[in-house]
Amino acid sequence: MVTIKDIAKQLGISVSTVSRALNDHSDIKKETKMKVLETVKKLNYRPNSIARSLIHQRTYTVGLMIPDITDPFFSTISVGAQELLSEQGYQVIIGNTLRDSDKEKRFIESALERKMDGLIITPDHVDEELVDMLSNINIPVVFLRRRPAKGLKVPFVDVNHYNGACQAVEHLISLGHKQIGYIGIPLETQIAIDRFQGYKDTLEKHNISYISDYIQLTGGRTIQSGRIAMDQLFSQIPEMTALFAYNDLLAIGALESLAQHNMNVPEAISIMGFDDLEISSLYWIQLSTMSQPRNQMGRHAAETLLKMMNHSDTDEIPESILLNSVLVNRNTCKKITFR
Amino acid sequence: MVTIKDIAKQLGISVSTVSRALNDHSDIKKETKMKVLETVKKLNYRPNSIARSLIHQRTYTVGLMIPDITDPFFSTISVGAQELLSEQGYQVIIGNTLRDSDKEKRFIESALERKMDGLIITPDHVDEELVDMLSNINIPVVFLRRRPAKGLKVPFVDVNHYNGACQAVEHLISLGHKQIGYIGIPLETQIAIDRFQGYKDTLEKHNISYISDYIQLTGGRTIQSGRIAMDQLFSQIPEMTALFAYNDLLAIGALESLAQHNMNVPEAISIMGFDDLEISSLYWIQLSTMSQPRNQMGRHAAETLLKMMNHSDTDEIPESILLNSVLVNRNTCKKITFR
DNA sequence: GTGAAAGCGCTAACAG
DNA sequence: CTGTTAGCGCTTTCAC
Repeated sequence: MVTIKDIAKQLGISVSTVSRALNDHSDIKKETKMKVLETVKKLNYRPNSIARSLIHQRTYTVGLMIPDITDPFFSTISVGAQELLSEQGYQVIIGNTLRDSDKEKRFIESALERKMDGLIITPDHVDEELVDMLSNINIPVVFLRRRPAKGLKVPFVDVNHYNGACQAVEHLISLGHKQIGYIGIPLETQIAIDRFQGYKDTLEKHNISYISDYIQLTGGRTIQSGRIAMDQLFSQIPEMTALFAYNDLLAIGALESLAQHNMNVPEAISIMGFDDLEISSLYWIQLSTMSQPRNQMGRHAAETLLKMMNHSDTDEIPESILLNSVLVNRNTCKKITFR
Repeated sequence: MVTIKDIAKQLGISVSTVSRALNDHSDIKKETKMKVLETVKKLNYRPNSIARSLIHQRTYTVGLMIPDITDPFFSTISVGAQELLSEQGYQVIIGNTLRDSDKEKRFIESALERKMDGLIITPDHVDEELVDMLSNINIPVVFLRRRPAKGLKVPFVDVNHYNGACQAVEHLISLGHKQIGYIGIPLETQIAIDRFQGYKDTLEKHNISYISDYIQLTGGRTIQSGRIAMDQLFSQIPEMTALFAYNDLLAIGALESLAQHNMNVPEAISIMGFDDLEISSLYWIQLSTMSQPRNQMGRHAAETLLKMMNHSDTDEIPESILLNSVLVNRNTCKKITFR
């Protein structure tokens, strides 16, 4: 390996001079600097950032822990975060946890040993052990799309799921719909609760009676679950004129079920999804949905982390951020036509 | 920061003893080891892998450079590579280049400064500068989905695109088709050439005359390009009974065009794609296509790199690997019915 | 079994 | 302007 020492020897000068030349120090003769730079090229020298890190106690590395890099949702968030972070000279290390509790802990552990400067995480298992780890950490952490457990002084960045759901249902109501069904997942996560509550509250606000038969909570969050849920809902409530789905996957499953039953969308029934997946804009789908600002979410998380890393002296943590989702109106919603 | 020194001081022993205890050395009294481990817990000490790296000249870090992490194709490859590499204790650093020549070079540069142990790369711009960088590198490199420029002694891992295309067209021919169109991209990359050549050679092999009118090369590789290409092809060659598309995106665009013209698939025309994207299995699409073993590709690349990193003493490089794609038969191909 | 000391590649006082 | 030196946190000879 070519080191700073080799350059010094080659030129008959000291290592510190070389170091100064390399780091744009003021106290250096132009000529010496030129010579150093030349030799650097000639010997194909590259500074060893490991050694630098050891001295500066900064690695310019941040960890980004997400559940599934294969999910365009998270990969787009990552890109947003990376863009901003890499502009500031940070390397981003992605931890793909596959929602595995062990993998999550191992990643954080590894981040600590590798002395990363900060962490953006989307943990799926905020159990005692994790809370414990997190509270004994001496680097900044921001939660992404998750709420930190009480007691953890950690900022978070997410979409306002409640508002989004309200907006979606408002849209349906503004189109004249009153019999609005809901397909969702069990109320076990904050997101599930928020979106459902938005649905419920908006109905209430418009004095539309809330009927539990209109609600179908399924196990999974896949197209298939959506199809099965819609099959059921439809046979139980044929008078339903509109549907709000917890997410696009479920909405698309509903669309599939309706297609199989030869029900036209949006003529016979209107559908609203949530997420705006890439497939939702396909010719055959054209789903109206709530789009989440994924890239922005990543950027905001990065920005929050940067603030914390740059003011690690102060104890105060930045504000958490809730971004708004925006309604994307495609072809699955229509003004009600009375049958 | 808690260091090995703090532990030593706390226990009144020397740092080297602590080091030995931490690294499962033989020459250490069980009792001392216990005490050390206890103190480690108590002080919440974590070994500094930066310092370790500096000594061992190994970072247990490898770079994985890909064009677009947002593309499920590449993210799945990454997962395959990560799985294997992380089992062996390596951290994987993903470099998302967005097919930007500068970003590619900067990533490799950064990998070198951070003293990564190896590199798996999918460069989109193998220009002189990059070849130059690569030939002056002293760490193992493997090419993923790209062929190294001549002169670079670097192994590669890819799918056998030629064979895949042959298989796809064979399938169409076995169904009785003779008028088989092709929608593709300009023959500017090896992949484009391989797939097109497979199409052409297979027709020839079956004594089906090759008609250049049957071929539509489009600029982009998007659904939209596919739709436009099919619009054209269809108006020119109404007698065409089957189509092989360079990839699923183009095939889906063709499907869209056909749907708009009220042409039934597969009754009126059979379609074969290439890639097997997630959307290709959607209810409305059900595209027959060639599936590429993405995860495996990643694993093989990782394996090849591991071999090189573990035998960095020898100069010989491992064999390159060409994996086979497999035919996924869904609902867009049908035995020909004469019109 | 354990400690002292050198050194991985680099930076940053401190002298001169 | 430049050289000498200490030291970042750790491992590893070499003594004892």
